[in-house]
Amino acid sequence: MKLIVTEKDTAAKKIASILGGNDVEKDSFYKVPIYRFKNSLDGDEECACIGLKGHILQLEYPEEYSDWRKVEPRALIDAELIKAPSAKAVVRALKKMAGEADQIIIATDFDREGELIGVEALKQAIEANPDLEKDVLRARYSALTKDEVTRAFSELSDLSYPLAYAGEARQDIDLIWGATLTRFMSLATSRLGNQFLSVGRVQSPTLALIVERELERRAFKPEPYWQVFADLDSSEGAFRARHKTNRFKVLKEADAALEKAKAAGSGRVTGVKSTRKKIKPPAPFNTTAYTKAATSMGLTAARAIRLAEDLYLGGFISYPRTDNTVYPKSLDLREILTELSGSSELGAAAKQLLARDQLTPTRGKKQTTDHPPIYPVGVPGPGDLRDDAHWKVWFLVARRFLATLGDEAVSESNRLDLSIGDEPFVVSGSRIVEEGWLAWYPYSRSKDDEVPRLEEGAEVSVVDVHREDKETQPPGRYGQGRLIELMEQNGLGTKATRHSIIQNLYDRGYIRNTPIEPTETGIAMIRALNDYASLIAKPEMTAELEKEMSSIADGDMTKQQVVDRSRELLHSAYESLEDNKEALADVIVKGIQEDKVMGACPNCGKQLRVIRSKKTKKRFVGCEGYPDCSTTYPLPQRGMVMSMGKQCPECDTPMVKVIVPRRRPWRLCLDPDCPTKEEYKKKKASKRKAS
DNA sequence: GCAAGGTC
Repeated sequence: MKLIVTEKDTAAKKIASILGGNDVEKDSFYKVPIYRFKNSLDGDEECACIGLKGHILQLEYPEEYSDWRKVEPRALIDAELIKAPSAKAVVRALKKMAGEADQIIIATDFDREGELIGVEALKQAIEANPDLEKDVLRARYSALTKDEVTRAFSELSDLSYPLAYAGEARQDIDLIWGATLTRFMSLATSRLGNQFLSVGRVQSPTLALIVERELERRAFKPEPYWQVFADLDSSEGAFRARHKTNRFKVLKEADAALEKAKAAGSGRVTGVKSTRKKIKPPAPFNTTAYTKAATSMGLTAARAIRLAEDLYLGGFISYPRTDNTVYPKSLDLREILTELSGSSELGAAAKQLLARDQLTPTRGKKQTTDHPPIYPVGVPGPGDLRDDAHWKVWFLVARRFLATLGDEAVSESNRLDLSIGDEPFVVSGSRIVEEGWLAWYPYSRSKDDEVPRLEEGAEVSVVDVHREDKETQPPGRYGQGRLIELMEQNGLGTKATRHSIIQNLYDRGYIRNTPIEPTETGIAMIRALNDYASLIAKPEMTAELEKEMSSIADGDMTKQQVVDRSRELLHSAYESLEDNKEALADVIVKGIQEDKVMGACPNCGKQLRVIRSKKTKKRFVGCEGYPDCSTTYPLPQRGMVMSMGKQCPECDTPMVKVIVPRRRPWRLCLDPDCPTKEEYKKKKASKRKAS
């Protein structure tokens, strides 16, 4: 029997159905599905296909390093690392199947982690059946289409151990740096237990991006400027024009222009300009582009990913974790359109495209072998999707697919130049004159703004001229979609992990709110790392690691060399941290203290802080004016409490946010007797009665 | 109780 191992169950199922046709028998061991079939392309050879759950082993330190207090973090740098089974049922099922097999075909994803997952699985299989070592093959496919899978299985090759070892180097380096520095920081600041302060190759530079932006905002000095607008009337109706000097830096000049225009009473058009511009249809969706589009519709990144996963598992969209922005040749675009033509909303568009002799999809800049870009694979029926959010996301993916096959749109920019009392004014706007792909993909479309169709020399009368007083704005905070895009540009994280890295920063109390702002703890952590171990807080560490991984994959370096060199770098970073332990702990502890300030005391105006009672060990909010002011408020005892920086509109006490892992975060004001809590109290009381 | 990478 030939054993085929894929990275996930859906791939196993699909491959079995492609190679086995209608005679696939479903079996299972330890609740892990197995697909048995006879491969008609291969002399009716008996095959079994098993799907893993991604990595099935977990890298860890041996038992004797587990007590944080007893082990000096430095010792983790050169400690031995072990790999233990993490997906135990899968490992058991795999071993069981390996016992029956005489050949093994590794058919995990066609990327670096896929190679590593394959090698990990192979090792487990060989443990169960040493004879298998003699007959190992690798199938590499970049789409789960019939053509591509049959091609891959007719051109089986060998596993690339160097590529897998490159992945192992990454695993080792991530754990060594992460564990050593996380423990060092946590111990230095006495943040043990579930309050530990984490540090990592991806999370720390990501946090640094957020902190840098916040510090720019804090350093920003707003400058006043003034704009002058004229409300005008004409033969084409009323409209508003703006003074050609968009921003007056000197108030007097703005007022002088305003007075002149006002006094004039009328003006005339001095120029009319119209230009046309083509707007190219967008590239196919990869995970980053999808996430950015979905977050701009108001979803959080984690939710957007979750929704896409649901649709994928439901059979409505293709695999959502991909870097690729170029449809592979084996992807049958017409077949997808035929499927879409069954949709009541999009069917017409799909049929329109099907009627064409040739389809020319757009191509993005990234072309990879992992998976195709994200496209719709099925049209959900009325009751198929759980809620509106799922529908929104399915339409986004389906419309994007149509858009990538659509025609260019054309926009027209119009501009009127006016002279009012010798002062130059302008009106400008643009509108879509040929919809092209925009008809199917309305998300990025900006509203048409019409410019009155006046001709040069036309008279306008002045209804009113006014001034608006404004200030230059600091650079904006990042939204989650923008941050994911920045992470990709900086090489931080992967398509499958970026959203969870951001979620981690929230859960650890390093960042809050959306758009994202760092907490004082987060800012302090980056300050400390920048000062004493700057490598870990910069994207360059990842860039360097990528280069070295390529060297390992190409056979120019060994994993041992790369990991050892990284260990040396960490030793020197560790020295610097150890030498400055007190100063650095001071910075971070100050940040943590600042995050404990929940706002101003409504009774005396001093700061309210989260305090832990020495007697009862319980936490509460108390006034720093104690004992002069004895204001206190109770707090939930579990989860993280954060200031929201505002007061309750009802009771005027500060509002806080409580974040408990695996629960939806909630907001509340400090006053337990606030009228906003009546409802909640009633519910609780009736629940108590019921039980 | 550490990371980041897979996948559910």
